[in-house]
Amino acid sequence: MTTEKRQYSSDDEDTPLAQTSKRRRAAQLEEEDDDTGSFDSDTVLSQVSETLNGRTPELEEEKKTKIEVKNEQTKKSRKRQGTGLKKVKKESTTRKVKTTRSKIKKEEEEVDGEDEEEEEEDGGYKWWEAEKEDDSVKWTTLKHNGVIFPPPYEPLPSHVKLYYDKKPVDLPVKAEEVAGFYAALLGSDHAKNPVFQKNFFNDFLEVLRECGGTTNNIEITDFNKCDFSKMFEYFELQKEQRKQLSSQEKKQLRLEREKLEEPYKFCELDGRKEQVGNFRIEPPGLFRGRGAHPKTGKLKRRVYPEDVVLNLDKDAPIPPLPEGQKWGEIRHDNTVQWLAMWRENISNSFKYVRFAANSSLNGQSDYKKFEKARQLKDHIDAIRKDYTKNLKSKIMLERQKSVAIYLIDVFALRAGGEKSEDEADTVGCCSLRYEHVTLNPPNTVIFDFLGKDSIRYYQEVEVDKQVFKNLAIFKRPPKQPGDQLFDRLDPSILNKHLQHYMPGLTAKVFRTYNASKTMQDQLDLIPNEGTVAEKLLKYNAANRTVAILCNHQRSVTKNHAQSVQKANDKIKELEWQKIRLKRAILQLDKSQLKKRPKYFEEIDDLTKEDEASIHKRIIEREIEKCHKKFARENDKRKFEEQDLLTESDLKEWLDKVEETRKNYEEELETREIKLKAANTTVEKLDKQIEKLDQRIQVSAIQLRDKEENSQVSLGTSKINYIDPRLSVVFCKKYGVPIEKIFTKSLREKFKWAVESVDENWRF
DNA sequence: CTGCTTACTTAGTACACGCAGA
DNA sequence: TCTGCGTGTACTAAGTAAGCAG
Repeated sequence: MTTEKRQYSSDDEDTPLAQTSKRRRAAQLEEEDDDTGSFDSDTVLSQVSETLNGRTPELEEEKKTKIEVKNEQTKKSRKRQGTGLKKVKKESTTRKVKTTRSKIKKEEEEVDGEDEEEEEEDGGYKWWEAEKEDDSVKWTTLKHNGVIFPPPYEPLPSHVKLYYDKKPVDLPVKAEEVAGFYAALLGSDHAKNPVFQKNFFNDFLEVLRECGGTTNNIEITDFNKCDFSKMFEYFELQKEQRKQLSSQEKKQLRLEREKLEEPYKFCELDGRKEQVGNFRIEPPGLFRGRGAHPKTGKLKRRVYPEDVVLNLDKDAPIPPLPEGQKWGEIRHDNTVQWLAMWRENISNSFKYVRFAANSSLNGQSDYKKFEKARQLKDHIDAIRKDYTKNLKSKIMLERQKSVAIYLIDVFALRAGGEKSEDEADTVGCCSLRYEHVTLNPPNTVIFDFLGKDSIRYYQEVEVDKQVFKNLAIFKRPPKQPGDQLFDRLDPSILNKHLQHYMPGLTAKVFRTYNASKTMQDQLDLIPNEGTVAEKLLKYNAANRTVAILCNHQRSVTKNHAQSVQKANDKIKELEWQKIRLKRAILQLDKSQLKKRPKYFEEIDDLTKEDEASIHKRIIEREIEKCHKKFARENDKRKFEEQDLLTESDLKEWLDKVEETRKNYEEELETREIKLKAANTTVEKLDKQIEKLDQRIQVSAIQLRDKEENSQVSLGTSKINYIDPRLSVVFCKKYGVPIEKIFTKSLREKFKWAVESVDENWRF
């Protein structure tokens, strides 16, 4: 089930250097390298090039690299972005006129609709056609019904207990709840993780202590003496029982739940109905940190109304609470987009209840994000030119900035902010350390580090020669494993630098820009031909390039291998059928072999063993089918009170299969095909073969797609990085229904794109 | 500046649900 | 009609970045 996708640090003892010692080291480096604030690049370069290339006179080397840098840079980005530079149309000026007009129309509609109840479910508010001014104020009125709290804990029946040292333990309810959190996870990877166990156990004991220990005088001190399996089994049983409910009962439960949730699902923003995203307060449980998170397994405590801050307008009614409970705080902050928040106890940060993805405010943010990325188009050349030039700056800081921007631009690395000791040790660009980058002359770099979510980033790539040299400089002694590569840099320095090129430009914009740009370029390569399915496949391939660029991974599903095997078997079987038909043709007409020798070449492709195993598989499947059919048929007959099929009926079917088996066996020896249809002709067989060929093709493509997608997650880039207008335009232009690309919720999230774009739009 | 707080965006996973194929 | 499995959605962790106080 699990893959090696997420990498834990292989050695628990190998903790990163303490922050302080890192800083000390950085300071030390500074003195040695750069006490005057600049350094002599020639000296540095000559040292490096000595180690790398041998001797080359300095000046010439400089010039040469300059040119190489340029070439390398353009080549690199072309390679990634598909084809080169397509000119991008300026946005048309008609837009403003159009929007003003529809704004007026909109206002009229609103007046009309005022006492008409709410308009259709979608509300029909097209913010993208309205003028928006100041965006620090997000709303003028905001009303909502608060949040749903998780149901209170229901104690276990008295026969379900934790066992300690083989003895049943009577736990206070609160402690039992915590024990249950762990018990529920018994089969999972978390439960096997020692850090998880330790953190859970500590918190469990603390809760136990708080409520006075066990009630039957058992002192719990050793995790390994705890046996949660009875609790686990009980949860499994409950799950099973829930599954067993009749569809009627399930429906009933669902309806009840929906009725309860209804008031929380929507809120009223500036008089319009909008959906709320996560209106449920997160239930208590054990923190499931990703990767080697030091706090994984800790108790995530229950949130009560008094922990929750509500945000609504001043006139909004305050959502009622049961007797004796009250909200932590009521706020009226219209510069933010959250409805409620609370502080979480694991890392002491905030959790927010926010609008749903399809809300107008989120839509506007999305729109702005992509427009900002599009704006980068106008600056990217200058930025690239600059960082290429500054790779040779005399100032260390400048070199680091240049290399960092290069990496962010070319390899779509994240900014990489500093992380504290009590988080998983993951890095991005600015936080890369010595050991994450391996240099192989002349200019190959191996990146190997854990990024966001502890997803491994592993790439062997060729980089610009000067980038390579600089990386070598950044790794020079006394730096050693554990030290920051970019010791003068952090995301805020980088972002401040980027703002000079374009207001609002930050490191993350490059990911959006390069993702969407790549998608545009890839889509441009797709010919407008073939079936919808074929076009879809190509769209997904384009999507995949982007996902790979962004290193979006997913774990391989537990039955992936099996399902690939199945698909392979299916293809083999189809091929066997094809060969068999070809043999049959030759049986009918030997002269065909001479007429089209190529066509018949493949008839010897299958080895006897292969063929035999295909036979075996088919026969096994047939036998199974017989049994299943028999059982099913009899169930039905029993129900209808008819005579049951007898064993001899079953035998009859099985005999038929047996006959086929014998035929196959004979075929294997004699290569004589016994076909069912007696009056077949070469033409008919040819037709069948053609059909088979098509099926094989389709299956093969699907299989390849499946394999290529098995570790790549397309969703993340589709949702966050690829300008949705690209997909909309693709659909319009290529006659692909949008439903094939955007699920219902994505269509709603990207409504602004779906409804506003014409087919000439370009990123 | 630096470090901390706050807000918002991006991310993979778990699991329910629905649909295709037997 | 049932089942298996793949997809879609809910969930929440883990990033980025802005802003502010000291």
